[in-house]
Amino acid sequence: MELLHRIEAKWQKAWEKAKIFEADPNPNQKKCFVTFPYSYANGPVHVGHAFTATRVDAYARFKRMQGHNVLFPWAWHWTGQTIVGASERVKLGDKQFIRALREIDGVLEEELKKFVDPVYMASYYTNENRRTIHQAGFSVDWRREFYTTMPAFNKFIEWQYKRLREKGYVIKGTHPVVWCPRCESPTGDHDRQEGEGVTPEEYTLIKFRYEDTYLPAATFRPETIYGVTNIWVNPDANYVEAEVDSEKWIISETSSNKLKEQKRKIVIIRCFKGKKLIGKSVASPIDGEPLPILPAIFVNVGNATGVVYSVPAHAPVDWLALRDLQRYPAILEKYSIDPTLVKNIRPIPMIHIEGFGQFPAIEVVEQLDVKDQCDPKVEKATKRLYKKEFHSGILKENCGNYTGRLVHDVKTDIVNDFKERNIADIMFDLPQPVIDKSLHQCIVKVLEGQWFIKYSDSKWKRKTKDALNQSTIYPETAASWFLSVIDWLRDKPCTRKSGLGTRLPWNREWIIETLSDSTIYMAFYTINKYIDQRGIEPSQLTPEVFDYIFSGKGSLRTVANKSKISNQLLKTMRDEFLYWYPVDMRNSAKELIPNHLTFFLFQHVALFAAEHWPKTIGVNGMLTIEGKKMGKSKGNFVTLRNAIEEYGADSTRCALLLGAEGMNDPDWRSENVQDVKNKLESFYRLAKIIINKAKDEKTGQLEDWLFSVLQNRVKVVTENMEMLKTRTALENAFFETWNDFRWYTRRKASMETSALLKAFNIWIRLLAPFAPHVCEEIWSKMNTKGFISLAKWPKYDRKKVNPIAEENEILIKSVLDDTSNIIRATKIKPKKVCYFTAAQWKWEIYQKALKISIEKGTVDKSYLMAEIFRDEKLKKQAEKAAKFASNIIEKINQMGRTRKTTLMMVGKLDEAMVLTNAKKFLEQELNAEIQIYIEDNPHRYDPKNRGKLAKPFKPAIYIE
RNA sequence: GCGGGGGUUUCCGAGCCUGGUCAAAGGAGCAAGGCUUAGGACCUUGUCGCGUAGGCGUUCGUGGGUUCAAAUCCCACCUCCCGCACCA
Repeated sequence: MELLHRIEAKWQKAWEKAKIFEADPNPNQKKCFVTFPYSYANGPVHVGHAFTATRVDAYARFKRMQGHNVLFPWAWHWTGQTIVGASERVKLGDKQFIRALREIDGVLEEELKKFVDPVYMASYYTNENRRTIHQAGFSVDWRREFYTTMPAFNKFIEWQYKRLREKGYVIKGTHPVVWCPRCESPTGDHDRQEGEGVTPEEYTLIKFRYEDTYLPAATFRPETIYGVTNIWVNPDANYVEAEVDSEKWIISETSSNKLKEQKRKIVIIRCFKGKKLIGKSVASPIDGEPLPILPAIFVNVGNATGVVYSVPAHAPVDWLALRDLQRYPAILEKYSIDPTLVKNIRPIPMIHIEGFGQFPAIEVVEQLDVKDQCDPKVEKATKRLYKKEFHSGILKENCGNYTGRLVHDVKTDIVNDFKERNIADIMFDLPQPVIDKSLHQCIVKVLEGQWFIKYSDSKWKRKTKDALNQSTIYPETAASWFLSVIDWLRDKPCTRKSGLGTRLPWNREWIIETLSDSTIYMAFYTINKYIDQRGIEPSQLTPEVFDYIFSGKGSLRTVANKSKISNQLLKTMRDEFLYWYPVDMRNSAKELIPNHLTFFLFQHVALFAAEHWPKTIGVNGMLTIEGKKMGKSKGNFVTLRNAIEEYGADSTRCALLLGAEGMNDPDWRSENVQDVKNKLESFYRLAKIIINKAKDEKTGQLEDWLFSVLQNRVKVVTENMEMLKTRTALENAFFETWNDFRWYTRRKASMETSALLKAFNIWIRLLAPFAPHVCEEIWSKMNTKGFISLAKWPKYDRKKVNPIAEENEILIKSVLDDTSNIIRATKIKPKKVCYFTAAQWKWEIYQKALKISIEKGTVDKSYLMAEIFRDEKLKKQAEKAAKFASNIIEKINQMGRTRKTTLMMVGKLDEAMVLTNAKKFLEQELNAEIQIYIEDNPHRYDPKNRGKLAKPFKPAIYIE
């Protein structure tokens, strides 16, 4: 343990001293700008952050070694309510919370006292976390560090919002929220006792004229108005006649209270029971036809207006309620309604769906055997039918302008048209009750004066899709997620009244909210170094300055004069921005796709030229701890600091990266991390042996093999790193390559060759992005110059690829495998093992078969035989040839194309020689005498006549 | 409900897009042997079943289908996880 920690501290210091991660523009070098979403300064960075950040760092280091000028900056997010809330909990003495701070975060008592100041708390964690990030070995250029409530950053955000507003992307509007009328505040998901996940739903109200008033019937399915037969109200509930804005409505009493919070002016005229309405009739807004108002107990006045219209052909509950009245006319007598009126009501079909007749609602009711309107099965019936009708229903010929269209296409059109014609309105309500933590019933309130980012803007969406298309997304499957988020996104409230952050420049009572002030800050990294070093005052950072730097607007001289920033400095900042931008790679966990990452795209599209839009976005899964979701309150939380202290930075980094890639969720298991640590330590020991013992200069086939397979490792690691497949890359760089080294030393029976050291020089560089400290330490012992962090990334060298050498080793491995398989099956203790390699004529047939198979896809026997007969020599032994041919055809046909081509390229292997060269090795492995013959050697030792079984790449074996 | 990602051999986890080299990489665990004879060190071998000759049989959520050939392609179903807004 001590060892790895010592090494890590040593190299972290050395890197810092040499400033090797400080990146400045260099026009002669290709740049690579990588970023990680800054973390909130409300707690310690944990291993989940570290997973994402390690991916970024490994990529940064990889690119740096490839010769790119890599910038990896870091910053801290202070914005928002969270830190303030945390600080308040300390102030209030929240025991559980404070305990977590002490025990998990390791905050000392004297510090804890100062946490009553949120700013102190944020700076505490910023300082702590900065140290941790250093200890993780992330290759960060710290000169560009900032936090989001810094005055200079405030200026940047002010510029951003000013410009967004000018472009029409920031608008003032109203917004429905779940609201507690007693607390007079929005009730977020976390503040709820009941109703988690419930959000306001928008109902369409269809207004039916009744005398000089309207009955606004609430529905989610306004298209069904073409099938309306009557109106339902609850006879026993309370209704009111009220003046709503400039109209008179009849609605439930509860809904009149709700509407007051939805920007409506309500004046109650009179109250009455629902039964007063029963038997009256309203006029259909479509054709003015009279429709009776009938009683239905399923009508819930707690829901929307408490008035619904009836579509018995398509709504099971409507059909059931109607059927109930038809079956039990006694109910009607109470309201003195003529039963024949109800008897005569016929459902009106208006939606066609495949597999159903005229009256789908009736069919569904019968299928499910729903008893009456109070049967719980009503819900199931409704859901089933609604889903079908919504997705595949087509409006019939009685649906006016909308005839022939799909329900799910036509819905919004209908609502808009009806609103325009003043026959529809809207109302918000909660589909399920929401109770807050203080046990108050919540309602929907439409907030006014809120500022929104207009992510609903269709032109903006389209442009953002362009940005998505011109960028690369890893893994590819995430792209479709982005696409659906872009489509789905609506206007986003971007301001709050409380918390830390930047004030809205034109309306200073509002603070720009967290997800809205962190969309383009990567641009700020490019210039912050100068603001810091050259002492630029925040007041000098006028919008014109940012315009000049980021968009090249205005003349240098004017902007410089006005801001009192020197021409030269301003120009340098502009150049630095132009050098680093766009962001080449931004990586985050997948949970940020539906918000941050998509906002990041939107905002770049809005504020930057297309050449500055993000190049690559990487996404990864979310870390779990020992199989469970990470959470401080659950005590299931591992800070990065603790992980590093226990296992070391390199082990932590490697264990994280080996956990998963793509969108899979990695799991942090202490057992695994410990294991990786052990592996790294033995890697270090192995390295020392290789370095110290290298002397034997002789090389041969085996060395050719080693360098040949290493080329493949280089290729695979490089390709996977390019695609951010960090797990595959590390797995190859570490384990697979290690296995190559094992085979080599086993075959060679020695670790003392200089070829091994030469090969190791490649290996260590492949591993450096992942375990930089250990690699740096080993590198320094290797008679090399400079840091491995800056060493050249190994290059795939085609010339070193040697298929014959590789095939030789495959032969030896497979001969060894076959032999031990026989030994296992027969339980012989071998004294003597004889190998018989295939005769020349077999090779000739084999080659012919291969060739045909490559050319035609498959070989068949007759074709192959025809080829064989063309050859005089083979013709003479046609019988043997035919037998052999049928023997190999199946196997060859089963081979993949690449394998076939490789074998073709390799041609005839001198197997006898290969085996003879490896004789000593085989003898040692099998602990037996080895003899090698060509199968037709008349002097061979072959008592059971096995020799004739020999095939190319598969010598025959005799064991005794 | 909408959207996204999964279900592989004891476990973790590749492979699936581009069907054959797949009884299926790699790691872990377990077992045996070696080395050392102290080690959470190292090296070999085995780890679905059967097998006295390198083989055979049965596997990749379930059920169908396409194909000479399917973990991989198509259809249906079952099932698990994640996100859904003003909250970071």
